Amino acid sequence: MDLVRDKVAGALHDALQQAKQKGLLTIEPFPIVSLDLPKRPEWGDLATTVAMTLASAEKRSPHDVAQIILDNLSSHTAVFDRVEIARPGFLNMTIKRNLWLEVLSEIAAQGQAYGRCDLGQGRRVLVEFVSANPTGPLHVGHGRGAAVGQALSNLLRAAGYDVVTEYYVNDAGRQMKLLGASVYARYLERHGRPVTFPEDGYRGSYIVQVADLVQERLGPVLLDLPAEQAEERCREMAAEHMLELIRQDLARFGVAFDSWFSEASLVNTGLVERVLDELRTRGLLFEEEGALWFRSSAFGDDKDRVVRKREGEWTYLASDIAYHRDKLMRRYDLLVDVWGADHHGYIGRMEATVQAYGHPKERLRVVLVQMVNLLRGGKKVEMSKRAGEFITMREVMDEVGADAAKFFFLMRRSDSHLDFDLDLAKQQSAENPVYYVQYAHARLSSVFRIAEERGIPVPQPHEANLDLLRDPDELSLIRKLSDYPSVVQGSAAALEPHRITFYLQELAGLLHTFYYKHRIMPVVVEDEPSEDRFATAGERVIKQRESVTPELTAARLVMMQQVQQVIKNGLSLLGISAPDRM
RNA sequence: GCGCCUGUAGCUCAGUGGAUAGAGCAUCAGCCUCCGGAGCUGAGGGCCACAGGUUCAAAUCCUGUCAGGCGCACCA
Repeated sequence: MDLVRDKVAGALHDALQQAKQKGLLTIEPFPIVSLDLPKRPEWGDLATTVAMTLASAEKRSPHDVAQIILDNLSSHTAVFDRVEIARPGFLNMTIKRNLWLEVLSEIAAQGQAYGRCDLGQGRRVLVEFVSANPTGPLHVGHGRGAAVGQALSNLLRAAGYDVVTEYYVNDAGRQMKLLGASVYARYLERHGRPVTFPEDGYRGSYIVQVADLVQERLGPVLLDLPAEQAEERCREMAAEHMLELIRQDLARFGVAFDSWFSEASLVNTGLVERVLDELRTRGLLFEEEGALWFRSSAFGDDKDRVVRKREGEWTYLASDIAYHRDKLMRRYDLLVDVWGADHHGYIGRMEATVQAYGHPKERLRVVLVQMVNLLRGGKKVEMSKRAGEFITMREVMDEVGADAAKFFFLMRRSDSHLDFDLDLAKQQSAENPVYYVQYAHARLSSVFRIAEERGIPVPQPHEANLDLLRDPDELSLIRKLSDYPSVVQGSAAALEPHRITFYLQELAGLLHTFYYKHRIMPVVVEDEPSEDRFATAGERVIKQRESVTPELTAARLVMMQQVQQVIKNGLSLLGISAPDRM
């Protein structure tokens, strides 16, 4: 919680406590005091609905309850300028300006740490994301998953969690076999051998490239091997190659993982069998029609699920159960899985798994990432995975850059469809929200550069007379800065990084408005216009003539430094750079 | 047929049970002798899909209906 909210909540808490002691209110149980930002300026800086929520239990009108709270609040003159009761029973509070100004010192003192909180209390959380099969290059959807996963990890870390990121590599099973077979087929084609391409094989052009690579490294030796062995060689080389490409793409995107976890390692070490034995001894597995089933319906899943097929092969679910069991054994307090939305049917299964091992289902939180529609020239770019025609993450990065891509991926709630306008993302103007926010940061860097050139010092908060900051535009900026820690906390708690993008756009907007209407440093040359040609231009006259004293410049520079700090902190949560020049 | 998600301004979307529902884009009307115009100001635009219910209070919670998306494999 932020500085101002903290004090206000404390004051309200005291008032309620006092009223209770005096027997004016029973207050049982003690309510959570909500603090909302009112929509209209005349409703003050903060509002609480606590009187209305208490009213029915107290058997009094909301207004009466509000009055009692107000009466017991009067001692807190250091916090409130004015507290008013509004219609049903809102308490509208106007906060002392001094308290708002303290926010600036707070930010200056905390710097990069401003916005962090202890929501997580050091609890260990594993964030698993991307986890794309190494059967091809990452596509746009994976890019969104990467952006969301990274932002979530940063957010949780800022909220006091001990975060580890992990990529689960699906390097076992049918898809990998198909990959090997597809590459082998292209390899044979290259040598003019007759082939029938595998029915569900991978048809992308990158498969041909892998086949070329195989040829380059091994030459024609595979032609003499039995098909099965040759395919396996192809599979190994292809998997290795693909994973390397994926790593490179992610690195260029600025996303690194603490850990890469191989599915094959689960199968090969026999962990899958051991883990399932554990379930069997607890009566959670049963055989039917020759297959082995997991009784997931006992834990709220729609139906039971097969873990071993009649032919004796493990299903994908089996290794996923083992994988999640392994994560739980690694003693994480919270598992966050970022999945493509088309996997949503899987949630019930995994929740059942977590519960089957004796954990509450809340220990697993699945964040679904919806599809991305790419738009170019206002038209949807068609993609077909089957034909191997899809826009890769690399292409998007090449076209718009990693920063813009991340910002766009994080502009919407992750579980809603995203229209990604490639033309807009490249555009360098106010219509492009990425530039809008980054520009605010660069603009301030420029201000500080010019201050330096002119020999104007940028003071520490205690060196400036912050009391000079009293313009409404200044106060709305400061209030916004003050709100930042609450936004971070809410965003982390809800696992919704898009809230940060919205916040940053709002903050940048306030900065740009302020910047246009006011001056930070005095005009260098005060040329008197010979005739007052701006006399009719309304607002502009104000700006032209706003005289800025050195003291006001100092105060505003302090404020601007904190604005810049918060923009930087926010962008860094999103994994986006905060440029000094653009 | 069953399940999950989504229906909010022309478009894309925010909106932690609270007051007269917001933003960006688009449209229209304006603004550069000035620290970066990559910017700013203003206007119009809404039966929050529909119908019930819970509540002092519903876009928000519940039920139903309609529409869209996605799942419903001994695929991954």
